[in-house]
Amino acid sequence: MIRLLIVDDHPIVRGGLRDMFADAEDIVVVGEAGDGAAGIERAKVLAADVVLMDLRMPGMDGVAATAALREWAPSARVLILTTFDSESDVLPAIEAGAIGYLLKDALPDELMRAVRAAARGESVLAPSVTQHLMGQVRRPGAGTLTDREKEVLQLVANGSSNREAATVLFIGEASIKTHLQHIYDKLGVRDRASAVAEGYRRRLLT
Amino acid sequence: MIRLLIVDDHPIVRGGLRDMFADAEDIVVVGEAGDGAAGIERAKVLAADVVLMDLRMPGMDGVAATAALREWAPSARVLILTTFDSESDVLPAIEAGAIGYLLKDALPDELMRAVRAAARGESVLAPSVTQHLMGQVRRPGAGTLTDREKEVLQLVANGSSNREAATVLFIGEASIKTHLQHIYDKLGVRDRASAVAEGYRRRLLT
DNA sequence: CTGTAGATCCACCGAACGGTGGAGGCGCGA
DNA sequence: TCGCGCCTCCACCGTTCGGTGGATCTACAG
Repeated sequence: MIRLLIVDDHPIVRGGLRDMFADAEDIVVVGEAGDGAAGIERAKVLAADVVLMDLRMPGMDGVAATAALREWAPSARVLILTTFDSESDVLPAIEAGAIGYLLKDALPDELMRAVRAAARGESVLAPSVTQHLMGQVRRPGAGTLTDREKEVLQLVANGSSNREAATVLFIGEASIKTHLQHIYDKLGVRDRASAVAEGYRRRLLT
Repeated sequence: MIRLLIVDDHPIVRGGLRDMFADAEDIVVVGEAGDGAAGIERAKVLAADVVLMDLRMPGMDGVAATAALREWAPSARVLILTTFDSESDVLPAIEAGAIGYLLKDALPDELMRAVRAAARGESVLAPSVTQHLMGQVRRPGAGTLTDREKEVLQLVANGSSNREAATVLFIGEASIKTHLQHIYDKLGVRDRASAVAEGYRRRLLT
C-alpha cells in the first residue's frame, strides 16, 4: 500500500486529488498540507512513501520543501505536480531531489501511474519537462549567477544606474560594470534591459 | 436551483469543484469545459446561470470567453476563479464583464456563497482584488500601456536597441524614444531596465 | 465640430552605457 | 602548493540613451 501525502495550497486542488485517489486500491492518501513547512512535518509523522508537491506556495515553497525532505524524511519520494514547466521551475526542483515532475493538466490515469512509479523509485517526467532537461545538459554551468551578480542585477532592475548601484554596495563603479559584463555573458544578452528580462524569466529577480 | 458551469483546463481542478458542489442542494453543476470556446458553447446549450471561469487556459482564455459570453449568453453571470490577482489579470476580466473574481485559495464555503451571490447578480471580489480596483480609480489611465507601447517594451526586453526596435516595427527611431518616454511616465521609472522590470511585475511581458 | 488619445516624427545635448583588455587579492579544494 | 572562481578596480572610446519641447495626423466620442 502506497502512503501518499498531498501538499498544495489550494483546498480545491487537494480535494480533487484526494477524490481521485479514493478509487485506487493500492494507494491511500494519509494526509494533506497547505504549504511546504507543514508538508515536511506531515511527511515525517505520517511516514509518507510519496509526496505529491505543488511548487508555488506561500511560505516555504515546493523546491525548498523538497530539499528539506531529503534530510528529514529521506525515504519519501517527491513527485512535483504543478502548472508550470519553465526551466526555472523544473531545474531547481530536480536539483532539490524531486523524483518526478508532472503538470496539472495530466490525466488522472497518468497521475496514478506516476505515483506508483515514484513509489518504486522510478522517474516520471512530463514530456515538455524532458525537453528542458535535455536543453540543460547541453550547456552545463552557464546560466547561474553568483550572489553578488544577482544583487547587482536586482539593483539595476530597480532603476539604479551603475554609479548608484556602486554606492549601495560600497564598491566602485568599475566593479559594477565588470559584474554586468559577466551577467551579460552568462545570460546571453547585450544590455541591462534584456538582462533584467532574462532575470525575470529565470526567476532570479523579484 | 442555480445551474453552474465549470470552465477550467485542469481536470483535477474541475473534479475538485464538482465534488465540492455535490453537497449543495441549491446548486447543480450542469457541465464542464476545458477551454474558453467550449465554455461558451456549453453555457449557451446548458443555459447556465453562473459560469465558474479560469483565466489562464490554452486556446481562448478566460477574458476572451467572458467577453464573448456577454453576447452569446447574456444571462450567464461569469465568476472568475483563478490563481493570480495581479492588476493585469483583474482589470481586463472585470472590463470584460465578470461579475466576481475569486482566488483559488478561497475556502469552499466562500466559493459557495460567491456562486449564490453571483446568481443574484451581486458582485463578490477577493479582498486583494478590491485593492487593485481601488488603486485603479485613484490613478485613472495611469499604469495601462497601449498595445503599441507594450510591443515596444517587449522588444526592449528582448534586447533590441531603439534603432532595432524601430526597424522591426517599421517606424522611426524617434517614435521608439517617444513611446519609451510615455512608458517611463506610466510605470514611474527612469530607464529601460527598470521599465522591463516593472513590465514583468505587472505581467505585461512574457 | 471640437476635444482627446494614440501614433508618428524632429533636433539637440549631456550623461550613461557597453566593449575591450587588462590587473591584483582572496579563499577553497585538488 | 597551485589553480580556479569570485570580487574588486582601472583606462579608453564610440555608441546609445534619456530629457526636453515641440509637431502633425488619425480615429473616435461628446
